[in-house]
Amino acid sequence: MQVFDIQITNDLQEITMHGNPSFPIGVYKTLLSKNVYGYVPLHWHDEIQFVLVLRGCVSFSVNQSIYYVEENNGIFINSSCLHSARTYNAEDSEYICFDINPSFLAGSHGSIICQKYLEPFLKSRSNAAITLNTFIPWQKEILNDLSNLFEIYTRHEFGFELNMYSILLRVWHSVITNTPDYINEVHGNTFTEDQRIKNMLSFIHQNYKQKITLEDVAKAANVSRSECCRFFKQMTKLTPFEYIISYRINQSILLLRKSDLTISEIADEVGFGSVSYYIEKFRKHTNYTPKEFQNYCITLTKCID
DNA sequence: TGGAATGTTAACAGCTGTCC
DNA sequence: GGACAGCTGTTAACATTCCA
Repeated sequence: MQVFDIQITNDLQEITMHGNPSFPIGVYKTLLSKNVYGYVPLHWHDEIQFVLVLRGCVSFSVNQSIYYVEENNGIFINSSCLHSARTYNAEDSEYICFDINPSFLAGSHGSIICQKYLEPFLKSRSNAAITLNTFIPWQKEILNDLSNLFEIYTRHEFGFELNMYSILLRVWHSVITNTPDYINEVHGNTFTEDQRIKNMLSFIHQNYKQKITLEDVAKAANVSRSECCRFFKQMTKLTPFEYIISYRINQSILLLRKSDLTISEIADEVGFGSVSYYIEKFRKHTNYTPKEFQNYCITLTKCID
């Protein structure tokens, strides 16, 4: 299943249900160019995520760090970690992705599996992400397992859920036994950092239609203006205003595709003070003017019809 | 007490509104 | 659409506070 767009709340939590309550695993094959933005925007979810890159090179941003994952390699992304994915070079990239609700691995709530082998790891921010490389034996095994999981899921033969469950338990055992230094730092400062960046992003997402000052964003996280810039860039690799502009342009792309509003109405709707500034920034981000992009979308819709 | 985190300040760059 | 002035954001250097 290709993901074209992900639905997220104001604090960037993805609200998509992965799988269903009785089998809470989402399995996706993603071609990055087919996403509505051309990349997977910043978001987080409670599910843990395993990715196997099939083609190209993908740069994953997870919390403060960037990970470049090449063809046949992969990455594990921990529960509740902010992440995004972009193709690294001009070449398009494709990967398969497993979003797994931790409760599926935990069994009953309060079980020894949950208490000893799952929750401490999920709360551990030193393991926000683990790259999986073919030249490390235990990681190569996981990559092979991910490939098998995709095959099993695609075939949907009788008993495939049991088969996937047993493989996932083996994968999880391999992950936790090869990263043993997480237990003691469960309640570190990074929890505060997570909350702080979520407050900033939530404020931006709730107020992007209006004028936002750096002072406002800083206040949302109870820090000074300069600390706001420093911290925001550390977490997202963007300055607050680079992020705000990027977010406004992404929102305007949705309006250009789905509404009959004029360019000046859309500029106003997403919080740009002037149309000329909106056009300038849009062109810088997409190499198109908003009008060219809108016409392109109309042509594309007619072709599909 | 020293290192890390955070605040203050100032210089510079970029944004925005206004006028033509 | 271009020029311009005022405002705001970014960043670096240094100061202060916090905490192990």
